[in-house]
Amino acid sequence: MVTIRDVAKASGFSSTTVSIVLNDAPLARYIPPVTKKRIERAAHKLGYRPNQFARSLRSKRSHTVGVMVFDMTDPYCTLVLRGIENTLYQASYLPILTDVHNERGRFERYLEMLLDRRIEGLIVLANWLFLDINLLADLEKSSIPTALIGRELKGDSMSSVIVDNEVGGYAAMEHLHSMGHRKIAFIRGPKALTDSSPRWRGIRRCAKACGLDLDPRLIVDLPESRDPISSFEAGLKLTEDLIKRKRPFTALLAFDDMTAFGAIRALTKAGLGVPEYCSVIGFDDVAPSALYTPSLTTVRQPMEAMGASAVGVVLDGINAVLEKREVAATHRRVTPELVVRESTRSLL
Amino acid sequence: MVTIRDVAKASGFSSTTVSIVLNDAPLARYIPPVTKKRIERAAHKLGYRPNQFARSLRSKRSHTVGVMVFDMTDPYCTLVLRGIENTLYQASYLPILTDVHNERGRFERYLEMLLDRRIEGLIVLANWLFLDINLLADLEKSSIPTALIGRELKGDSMSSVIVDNEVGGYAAMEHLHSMGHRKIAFIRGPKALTDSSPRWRGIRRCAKACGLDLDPRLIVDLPESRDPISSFEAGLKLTEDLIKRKRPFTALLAFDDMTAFGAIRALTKAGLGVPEYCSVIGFDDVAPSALYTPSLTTVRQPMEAMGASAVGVVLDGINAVLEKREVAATHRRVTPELVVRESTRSLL
DNA sequence: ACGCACTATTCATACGTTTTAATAGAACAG
DNA sequence: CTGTTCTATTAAAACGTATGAATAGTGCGT
Repeated sequence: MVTIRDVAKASGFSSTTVSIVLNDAPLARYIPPVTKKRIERAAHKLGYRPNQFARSLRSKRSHTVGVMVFDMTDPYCTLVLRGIENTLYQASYLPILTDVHNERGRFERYLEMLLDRRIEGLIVLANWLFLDINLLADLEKSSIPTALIGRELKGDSMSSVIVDNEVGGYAAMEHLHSMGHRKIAFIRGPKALTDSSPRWRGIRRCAKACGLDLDPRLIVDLPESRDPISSFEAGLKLTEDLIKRKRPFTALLAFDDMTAFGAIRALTKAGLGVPEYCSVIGFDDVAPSALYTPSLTTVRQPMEAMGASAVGVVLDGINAVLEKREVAATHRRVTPELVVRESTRSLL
Repeated sequence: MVTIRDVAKASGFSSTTVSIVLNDAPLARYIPPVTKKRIERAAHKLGYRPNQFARSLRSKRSHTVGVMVFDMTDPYCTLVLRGIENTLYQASYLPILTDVHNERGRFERYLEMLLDRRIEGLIVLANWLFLDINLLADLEKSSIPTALIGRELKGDSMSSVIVDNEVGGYAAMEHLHSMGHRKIAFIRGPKALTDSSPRWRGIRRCAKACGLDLDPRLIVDLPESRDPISSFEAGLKLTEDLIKRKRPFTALLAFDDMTAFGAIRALTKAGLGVPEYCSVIGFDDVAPSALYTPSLTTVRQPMEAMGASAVGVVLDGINAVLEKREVAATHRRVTPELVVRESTRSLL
């Protein structure tokens, strides 16, 4: 391994000068171009690469951001991760990826490991998480800029980026109503998930605005569960139940895309083709939704942008820390977008 | 920040002794239990956490493994990543995740960054990659234990974990044949993808064993492309072409699941229900396959196991390096498994 | 009484940077 | 000609750890 001292020797200057030149430190303005050239040439010739360990030890910076996911297999993650990765890349940071598997112990262990590595920021993808309060306690005191995606926490210790669920719920409902659907079944999200209630609120608000009464016999709830697969299965099961009730409906509004997939399966099995006999709308626009047959009408969360946004917030936080500025947590709420595809059809 | 010296002071011993005790170094056998207790207590009381930068600088170890993906959005990645993450976790390593976006420049930049971080091992997820030769040149000389997933490279510089494509192709074909299908359409993989030819070989081998002639007018090829979405679209397009040929077929064997999804879309659009009028079989068993309607019969790559296996190989390599052993590259070939679901039906 | 092996602990150094403070000459103002 | 400022460079210290060599005491065999 070639060290800075080797470059110093080779160029005929001291390691101090080499460091100053190669990092373009403030003092570099006093160093004549010819010296710089010589040093740079020597460094290049030797193939010098600064030792990041030493550099980090000295500067206390890791240029690393921790990314904590609660369940990688959730297709929701993929695009968000892409957004995170891409934005970090532009800023020359590297992500350390951890998957908590929705287990408390794993969360704690990983958090320790990340803190030990002196991550400069942390991004938590808390989409499908039944987060309890104590969890954040550890995080609070770490004073590392942190952004939560998919969940908002009161207070100004942690930033967040979430989708406007109420607007999304409203949009989904409005879409169905505008296509003439009046008998609509609903699969609501589990209570413990923070997304559930605002989405439902949006739906109700829209219904009221349209003068539509929601039939309580067509409303069911997803059970509390911990993974996306079971969300599919629950969607399947609940839709079968709905069908059995013999209470006809022409459209079904599912809590999310996974649930919608389950619903489509159940409807198809029962001979109720989608969208001929029943329209289905989801929420999220995960990658498979576009590929499904029929392709799924849904409310898109701009996931890549949300990942990018979270990184932005965290990077700002990092800079604030570096400049010893205080900075309050940011809470961003992005607007979802209705994506009309094949799974809904107009009755008009 | 509390350092080892603070612990030394607090416990009344030297930092050397503290280090020895806390790391359970060889010399620790000469240190009486009472001393150990005192040191451990002091460390715990102060909340001492060793500085990883210093530790790494000294020991030249990072306890970090680089993971390089060529396209995160490929659903193939998800489970493999899960397997990688999980196995690394057990070994107390942390992954740095990089997504190359199938761009050469990005590959090079990321590789440099990873090497600068002194990753101890590297795992490359080269599933959907049109890998050129020069690429490995950089890697060769780095002498970092490396495992390729989804692609085999001759020589003993880089390990690999791949699925047995020929066996998989054979299994898919055999399944269709055993269900009575004789008129079978094929969408083959792009030539540049190393998976393509052995899969096709397996198919042909099976056909020959069954005494079945393949109709060249029912064989089409995926174009060379760089992402999974276009693979869906190509599947859709090519299947439409096949249908237009008015050359009836009762089953379609797709190169992979994405292609199969496209095919199902085309068939359904043409009024050829799957599996009533045409069976479809894919390859990979990506997550959405089980959720599709109809759920997709496919040849499963044990992706999680492959990720785990790659980590195993790399970890072995790391240990070999530590013990200055030479170790030849390992080439693992795992067996795929037929997963029968709803998209294929028997004609018998 | 001597040398040796074992136990218990510590000193001092090295890992490779970055930065502070210092040195010294040159230019320049008064 | 003195003092100040600017230019060009460097010596030395510090970041926090791990470890090889050193110290010193103890027990023991001969």
